[in-house]
Amino acid sequence: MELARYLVGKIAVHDTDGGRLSGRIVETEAYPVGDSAGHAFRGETPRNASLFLARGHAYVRFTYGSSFLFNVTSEAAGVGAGVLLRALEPLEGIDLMQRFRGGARLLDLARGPGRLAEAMQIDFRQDGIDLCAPGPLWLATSRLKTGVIGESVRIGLTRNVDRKLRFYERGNSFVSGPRRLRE
DNA sequence: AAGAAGATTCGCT
DNA sequence: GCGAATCTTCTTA
Repeated sequence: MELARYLVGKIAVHDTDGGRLSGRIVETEAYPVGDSAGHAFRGETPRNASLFLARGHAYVRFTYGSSFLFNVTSEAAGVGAGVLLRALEPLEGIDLMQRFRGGARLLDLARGPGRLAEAMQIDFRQDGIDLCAPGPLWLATSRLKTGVIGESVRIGLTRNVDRKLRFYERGNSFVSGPRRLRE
């Protein structure tokens, strides 16, 4: 949960064969230990194994038949908790992202977790890699100033809906969700 | 082995 | 703004 707040304003970078893709994280959601909405809630399975890695690893999940979800693990090894990256403000490789996203408008390139993963070319190949170690995919701090961070309930869940575990940069147009959840 | 649910997206009204 | 599409993964028989 602290990590979720910390990640807002940081930069996600992915070096692909086609070039570098990067974007500023503007929206996250925390899925802490014991959260019944979290993918780790029912214990470790082959698919969520990387969620039980130490803090700072990637956990990639496929859902709803067409979307990848990109998470960062948040706890010690064996615990099982993470932070979902829900939206990015594209910085580098925007032309590439537009190609992957079928020519979507700049605003819609990475506004939403599934879109973000598609724009950043995140899939199972990135599952389980260490985001703090040198490699094709990592997280970086930014010189850019981070705005005021707001918090709200999480989006799109059917369980544990009431907890305020979503963090976002207030007023940023690249944040997903209805307007009242962006201000 | 089959069924149900899901951290979504897109298109149409 | 609403409803359908889509398929992976877990649960239950």
